[in-house]
Amino acid sequence: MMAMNAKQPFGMHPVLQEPKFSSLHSGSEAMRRVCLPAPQLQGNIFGSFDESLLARAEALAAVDIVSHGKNHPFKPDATYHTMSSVPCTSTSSTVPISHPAALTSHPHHAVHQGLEGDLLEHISPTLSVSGLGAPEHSVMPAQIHPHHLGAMGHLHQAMGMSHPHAVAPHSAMPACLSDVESDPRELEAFAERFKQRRIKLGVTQADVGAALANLKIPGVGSLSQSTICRFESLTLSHNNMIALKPVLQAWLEEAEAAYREKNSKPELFNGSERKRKRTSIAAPEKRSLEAYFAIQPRPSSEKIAAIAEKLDLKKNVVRVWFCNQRQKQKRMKYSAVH
DNA sequence: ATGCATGAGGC
DNA sequence: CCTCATGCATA
Repeated sequence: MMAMNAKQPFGMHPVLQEPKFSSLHSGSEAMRRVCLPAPQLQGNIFGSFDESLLARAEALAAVDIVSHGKNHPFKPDATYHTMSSVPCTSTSSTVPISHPAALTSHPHHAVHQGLEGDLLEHISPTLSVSGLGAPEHSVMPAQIHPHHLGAMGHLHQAMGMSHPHAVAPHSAMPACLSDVESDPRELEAFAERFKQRRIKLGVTQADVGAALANLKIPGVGSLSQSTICRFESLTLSHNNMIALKPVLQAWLEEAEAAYREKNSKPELFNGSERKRKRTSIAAPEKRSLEAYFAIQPRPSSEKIAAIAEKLDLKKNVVRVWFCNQRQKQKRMKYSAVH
């Protein structure tokens, strides 16, 4: 058996053989530092944040548990769904973080004395003294908004859909190009329609993902349940949504056609093999990380190491956490825009 | 549905 | 080392 549909941890790179999308996410660095809280009121604009800031962050995070609990307006993840459900079982409610404002607007506050005992002890002298004199947290200029980047090249050409640039900014879209408008509302609408019709077909998100490979579209392989789910709930990046839409649309059409004439559907496959382990970051650590993140979303390697040591986590875990956090911050959030 | 992880591609 | 798309594992 070839197991062409068995997903293995390695050796599987669905859509990556194409010439690649070029200017898509390249010049992005500039706009990345979007939500910097600019903690410079602390007076420490020079040496990047130091122990006091870190300590404060952590203290605040800790204080959150004892005094306020969760009453901040800011939810770090699982956020933008307008109509979505997210029942808030336990995970979502256990992440009371202190947002930027809390940290930056009380320069004088002396955090609770009872806690700072252990919390305020700073990370390590090296952090503030050694070589991180980078003025990295200087206030960020305004952000540029890449609202209209080109859509994913590979998927597009694969679909035979539109042109390599296929994109319409926001408002002034004449809608005369195909149907690939990157109009947020369009996407939202499609995502919802897609979900409903998918359910009507009695197909699961996982099924859709697997079935995608059967479309035999060059450059398009299968997708996971996760991705389908994220598409439906608009929790992908704008670009990603746009790239996926044509593919899913194609599937939908085919599936409905097949449904009409008979009833043949995706095949299932068997899984086997190993299990990847997922580290679970405990709530207190997570709170600290969130507090750090509010101060500095892009900590240097050294800082990451310091944080990792303090929280007793592997450095890589911390690094990845920050990466994921940044990514989350950037997901579709049109709800707010219109 | 979502948290943590991987890997390609880019600077 | 980052971003971005994506996935496995899991709550």
